[in-house]
Amino acid sequence: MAENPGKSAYHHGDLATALLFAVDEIIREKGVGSVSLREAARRAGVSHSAPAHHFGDKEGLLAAFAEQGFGHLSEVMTTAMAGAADLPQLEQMSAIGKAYVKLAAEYPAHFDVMFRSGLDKSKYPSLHQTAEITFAFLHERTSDLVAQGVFPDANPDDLAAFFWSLVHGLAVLWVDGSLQAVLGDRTLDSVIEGALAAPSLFAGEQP
Amino acid sequence: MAENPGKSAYHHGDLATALLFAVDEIIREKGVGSVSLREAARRAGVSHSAPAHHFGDKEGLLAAFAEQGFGHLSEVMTTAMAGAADLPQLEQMSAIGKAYVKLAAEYPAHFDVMFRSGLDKSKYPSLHQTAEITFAFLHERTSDLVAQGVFPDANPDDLAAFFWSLVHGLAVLWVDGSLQAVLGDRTLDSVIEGALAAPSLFAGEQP
DNA sequence: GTACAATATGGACATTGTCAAGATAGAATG
DNA sequence: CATTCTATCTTGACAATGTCCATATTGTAC
Repeated sequence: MAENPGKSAYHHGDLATALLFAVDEIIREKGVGSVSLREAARRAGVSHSAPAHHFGDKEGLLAAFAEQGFGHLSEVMTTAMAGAADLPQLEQMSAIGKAYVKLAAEYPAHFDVMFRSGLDKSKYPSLHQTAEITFAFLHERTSDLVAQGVFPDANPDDLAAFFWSLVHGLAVLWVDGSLQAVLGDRTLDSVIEGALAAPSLFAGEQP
Repeated sequence: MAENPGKSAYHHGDLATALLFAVDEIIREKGVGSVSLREAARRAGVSHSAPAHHFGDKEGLLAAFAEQGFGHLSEVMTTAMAGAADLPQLEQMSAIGKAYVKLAAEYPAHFDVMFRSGLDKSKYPSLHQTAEITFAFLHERTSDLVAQGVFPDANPDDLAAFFWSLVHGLAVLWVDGSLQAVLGDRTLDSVIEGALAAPSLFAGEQP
């Protein structure tokens, strides 16, 4: 490769990484449907069947890409929680939710493959586990809300389903462009704030 | 065709419908990634390039399939609202939300193509319009909640984003299997009820 | 009945995923 | 250093697909 003069031309050096980068490029340019092993190989400057040695087949490449995405997601949520450690519990949750939606908006390619590609996680143990860790993090946070008395009478599972669905729905509808179509020109921040604040409207209602 | 003795063999009679049905079959059997014009044509008993005359290209076929799905969605939400006309406003919303999630669970093939196929709606005016009608319905319902004094101080847009995201998130995470992975073996009904009831937990909180 | 539009066929071509066989480089071992 | 082993990459092949084109058949309007 021209950009890697120290290495030999035959062995790429870090083809796996280069292919994952190419996948990101392709999706951002032409959508997830246009991802192909051959195009990724082309962009990485290797032959059409080189990717097979690293990822098996096309689905394997996408699985690796998705796993990368779940790693990112876990990271940003953990960071967000740490950054809001001094705030009230509910605002910590809000910070985590914002991080979730913002990751989707910043890495739409990863988010698409993670949740919109019909990937069968059970076929990829490593991906499955990474995703589970991500999901478990959210579940633990809502369980904390109950355990620490913020919602003493709530079912932790229901709370997890509620919070996760809300945040995930915001993310996918935003990435899809559907929210913009209905709400007009609003910033993502403004939409997140508004939606996450909505439950407090119920403070005036009778349960 | 053998199953349509009255019609000529050359002209199918209702190929468009048959192709849409085939798409549904294929997605349920092998996932949205396995949809192909040729396979759909095969199932409809026509030549490989017959579908082009009805839908242009593959994307056009999926666009028509998605439009069918948005039609269904509008239908079930309208029906749900009518069926809950006598109940309090909030329970009407809940009924609409349930209909939304249940449609996704019952027609996962349509739901996938509607929201998980990366279809560019702006390229298909008819699809675009049908989707807009569906989304506008939800927006109007949340606006009603504000106008009729259920949440007098709320921003209707924020409320729409909140409700739609919650319901849509439930739908996609359920269809994806992610919710089941975290919550274990719960029925869809139970999960919906729990998640939709969660906002009332905030009744005890200070806004 | 004739002309025209809609519908369907068959062939062709480029692209893709995948497989098998072989080539090249790096690392380990002597 | 020479040898062997393994990981990495290339080349060639094949079937399947999307799409275009020319052609054939049917339904319809006049």
